[in-house]
Amino acid sequence: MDVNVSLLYPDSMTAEPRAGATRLTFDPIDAARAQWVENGWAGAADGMAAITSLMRAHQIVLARVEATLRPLGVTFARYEVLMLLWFSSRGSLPMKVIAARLQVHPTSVTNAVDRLEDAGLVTRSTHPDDRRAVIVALTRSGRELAERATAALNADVFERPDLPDDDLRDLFDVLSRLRRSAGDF
Amino acid sequence: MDVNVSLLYPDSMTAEPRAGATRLTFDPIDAARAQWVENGWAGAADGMAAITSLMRAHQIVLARVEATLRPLGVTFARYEVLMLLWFSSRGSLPMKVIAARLQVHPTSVTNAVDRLEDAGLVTRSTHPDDRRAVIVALTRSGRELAERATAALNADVFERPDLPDDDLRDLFDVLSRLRRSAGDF
DNA sequence: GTCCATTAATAGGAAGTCCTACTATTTTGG
DNA sequence: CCAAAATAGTAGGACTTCCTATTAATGGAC
Repeated sequence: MDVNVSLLYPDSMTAEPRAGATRLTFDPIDAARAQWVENGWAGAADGMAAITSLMRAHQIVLARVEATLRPLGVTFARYEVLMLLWFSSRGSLPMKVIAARLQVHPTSVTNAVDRLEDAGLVTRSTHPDDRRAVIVALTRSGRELAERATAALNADVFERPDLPDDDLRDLFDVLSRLRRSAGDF
Repeated sequence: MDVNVSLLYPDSMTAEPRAGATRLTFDPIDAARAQWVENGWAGAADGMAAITSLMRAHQIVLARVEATLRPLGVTFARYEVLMLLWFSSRGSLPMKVIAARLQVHPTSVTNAVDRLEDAGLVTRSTHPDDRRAVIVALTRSGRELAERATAALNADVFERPDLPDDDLRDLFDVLSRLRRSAGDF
């Protein structure tokens, strides 16, 4: 999952990342920040640290989300498509709209819909007014899975993000400003 | 690139995501949050909104980083390996250490090092004391590229993250707490 | 009213992530 | 001391993302 990573991680040569055997007593990204300053890049240090943190946090959160969805047989990318359809009034949307709303490349939607279709969770049909367009519709089984997956995600991830409520709100607000200045909305 | 995405994006059927032709006047993630509340998932709404924002912000930032690195012929994943070696005193590290510091799967390191080696930016050699281990070392050309890439990233991304300094610091702090409670350090 | 430009979707390919399985060493335990 | 367990790295596969190019259909310009 477009998961990328951080910069300059654990400092101890024996760190066991996933097992967590060795607990670090400092923040490795903070250490990287210090190295940035030492090398005369002080003006970029805060930006580097923030962006590196973003990369790493994304990796952590995405891993939790995928772990929750795995038993249900979907990935996050496909779950997003299901939820988009679930929220639409008719339970169906053109490919193009899915790509626009998820902000991904059209080919990524083709890929996801291929797999959802193979799994019987959605169907494809030609748009009646524009024969170039393809309408993707949720099947009954797709609707059920969307609901079960949402229940699982809410319970295991969204309701317990391991962050105080204030932080949650702050995170959303700060990222909201970042997205806005990137022209995201 | 490894970019994942947000949930329930633009609302206008004709939104042109990347071209930015149609500017939205509201935050689509905020709209998704409202739908979460409407469906009785109020307890998960803030978590969903924060995590979805994180996914989307990651996608935006990673795209900027990759765009900056592309002219230099490296990806962010490979750049991270180069910088790790650059910061090490000898300019070389075992594969295992690289994986631990970048918090990625060993096979991801194999993949990245394969490509760096093909490009003449690093070399592989057997560890003298442990013939299972492989030492990756920066070449002169790898060192030069690491420096040019860092200069480019600092100038084009890290020094101008399109966020006020306070936000930058807040973002780092909040994500720091998130990472800590996830057992990241 | 036809011809051309635009648009919707897909095909194929590169690159990243992870996982499981496998090989080759090193270390440990009886 | 030698067999069994642990470790380092790689191979192959699944999945996602993006890119470029192609096909089919729509719509605008003259």
